[in-house]
Amino acid sequence: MSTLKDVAEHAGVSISTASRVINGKEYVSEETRQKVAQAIRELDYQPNLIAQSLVKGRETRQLGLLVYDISNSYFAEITMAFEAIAYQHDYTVILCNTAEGTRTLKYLDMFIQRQIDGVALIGSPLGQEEIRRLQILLQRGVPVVMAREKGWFANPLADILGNQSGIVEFDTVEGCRMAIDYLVSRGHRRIGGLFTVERNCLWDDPRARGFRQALEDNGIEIDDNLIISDLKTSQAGGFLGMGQLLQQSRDCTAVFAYNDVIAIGALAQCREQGIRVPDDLSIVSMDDTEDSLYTNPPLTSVRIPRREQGEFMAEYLLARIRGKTPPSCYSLPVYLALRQSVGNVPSKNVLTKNVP
Amino acid sequence: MSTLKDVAEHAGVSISTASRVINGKEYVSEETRQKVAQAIRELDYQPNLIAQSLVKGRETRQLGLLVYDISNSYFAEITMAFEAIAYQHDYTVILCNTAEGTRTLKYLDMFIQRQIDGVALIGSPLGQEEIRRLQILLQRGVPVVMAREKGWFANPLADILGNQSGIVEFDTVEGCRMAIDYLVSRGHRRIGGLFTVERNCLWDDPRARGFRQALEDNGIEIDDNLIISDLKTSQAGGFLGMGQLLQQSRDCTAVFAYNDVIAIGALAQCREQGIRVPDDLSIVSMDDTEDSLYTNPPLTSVRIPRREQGEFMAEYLLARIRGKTPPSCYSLPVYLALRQSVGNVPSKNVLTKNVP
DNA sequence: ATTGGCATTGCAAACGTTACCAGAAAATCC
DNA sequence: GGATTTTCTGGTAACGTTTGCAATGCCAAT
Repeated sequence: MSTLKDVAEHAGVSISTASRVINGKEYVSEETRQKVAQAIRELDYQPNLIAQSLVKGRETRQLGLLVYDISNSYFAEITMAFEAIAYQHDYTVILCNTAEGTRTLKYLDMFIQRQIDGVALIGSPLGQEEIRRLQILLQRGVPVVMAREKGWFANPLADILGNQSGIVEFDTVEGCRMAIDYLVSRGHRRIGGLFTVERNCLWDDPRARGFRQALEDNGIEIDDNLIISDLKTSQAGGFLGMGQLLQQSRDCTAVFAYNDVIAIGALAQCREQGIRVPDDLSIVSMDDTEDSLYTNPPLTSVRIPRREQGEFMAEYLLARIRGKTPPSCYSLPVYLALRQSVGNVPSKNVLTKNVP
Repeated sequence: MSTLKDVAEHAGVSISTASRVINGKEYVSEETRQKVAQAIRELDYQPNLIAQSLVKGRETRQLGLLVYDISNSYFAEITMAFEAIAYQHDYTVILCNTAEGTRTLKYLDMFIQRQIDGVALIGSPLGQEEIRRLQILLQRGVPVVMAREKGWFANPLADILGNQSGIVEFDTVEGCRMAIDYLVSRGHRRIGGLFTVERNCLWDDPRARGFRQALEDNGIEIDDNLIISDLKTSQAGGFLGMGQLLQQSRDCTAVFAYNDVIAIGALAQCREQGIRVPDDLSIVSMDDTEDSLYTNPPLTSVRIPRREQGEFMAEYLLARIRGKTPPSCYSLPVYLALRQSVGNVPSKNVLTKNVP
């Protein structure tokens, strides 16, 4: 494992000169440049990035990515886009899956210790201590960027880190409005909701708030029986949630699902119970992952620009690292992808017929 | 941003002593230990891992993970399991998405430069140059582990790196046999195959070879019209592939899909054409991702132990790093998850009736 | 011939840490 | 009480780079 010293000796020059050749600096004669290049080739020399980082101060060319759950294709797509941009700029991504909760703090400490160049947060919940670590990072000049849904009622993070860190957001409330308005335009008024959020902070969640607000704006009052919360974010969660909804209330004609995985589970439950979608029941969802194109029927879903989100997050960090001042907030547009899971409200409610 | 020197000065001790406290070494009096601990707290000191790595030689506590496509939940689940084990042992994962091909080489160089402690490969194709880099890594004592499907006809990688590197594999050929045997047991004999592999090296692929061999062993001869290759690995690929198959041959009663995404696309095509699964046509698939439980109908699929695979890969690397000698090959069992996408062969073939 | 400027090179100090070695102080033994 | 061990502490050399500064040699201009 050869070092710069070996290269220098092999080429018969000093270490400094060899270093200059490697970094393509000026003031090296063509002749010695050749000699050194030769030595590098012969010795299979690769510079030691660890040593480089040490002497250059912070410049490890590493970005930390905290993501809630990579096995969820929603996060995976953001991650992939983020990584692609980092790669293009010769940066490396440290992947941190935070799902289990207590991991975030340890990861942030690790970022500090590793002298990381930038931090991106996607969907990882943050507590008091975590925020303190982020502040330390920011204070040291390490840029931080986070994915966010617009419309959080109270967002301690944004309040505290606000303008120091970058935000890439999309307007979830608006997305929900589109979905609900569409259902209403097809005649639905008894609309259920399947949420993964905890019951007691349900209305903090922008998707839930968007759901509620859009209903109210359409003059539809909220019926607690139509709202299912605390679901696990998985197809199984959606399956169980839909079952619960059908048990609590057989007269709803449409369902708003928190995201595509939930919707897929809900579809499976409908099939199980012989409920035809969209003839008997309509479903709208959020995320518009590729899966939603291939369900039966394909899902009408609010499209969230995941790839763009990942890309902007990486680009924000890289711009900040370069000393530029990118916009502190990117708002990305959402829209409703119309497919076959929504139909007109059935003339007579078919669900009730299934009641024993 | 405080250093060890700051801590030492603040505590009124030497750098060496401060270092000893941090690393929990013996021969430090309780009194000074307290003083240093105090200083660490007051200064928010975090050790610089870059400097530590430099002085300790290779010990960066970083693992490199080359993965073909994280947005595919198959890979994502392996990745997640790998990362979880790494986290438990205080190792960090550098995520590298190689899909686009030429990225692998650059990533391997980066691994060398970053003095990484171990490398894991999942599904990334390797060329001549890439193998050379892997050899350099192995020669430097950096362990390498790869996910593999048993049954590659010729595997240059295994031949070259063979016993130096670790392998975590499962018996795909056996999995295919299970799937085909099951179809045959339900009376099917005209069985189509949807493959993502290129036509001219189709039989190098273990899944294709398993398919073929199992058919032959059941005394069924291969019909080229029933074999679709060169599909894109996506639901769209499966959708198009199924369309092509139905066009080429209307008398097949069952289909073997390369993996779940392909199967999901195929299901969508069937729905499009009014073909009922499993009444008119049966489908078996491989991977058994969570999605396969929630399709309509749920897919019968060969279960591949993804989580275990990711975990064993990480554990192999960590064991090697610790100087132990773990088994050089882990063979994981596969089995067939029976669900509703397979039925008995229809008494009269319904597909033919659709021909104009 | 002397000077000034410029291209080219090497020396040595840093970056933040660990680890070896040598003292000093304290504790133990005969 | 002296010799020997044990516990504690500080100095210093590494690790592999980059970089500012000084030194060299060469050429043209005075």
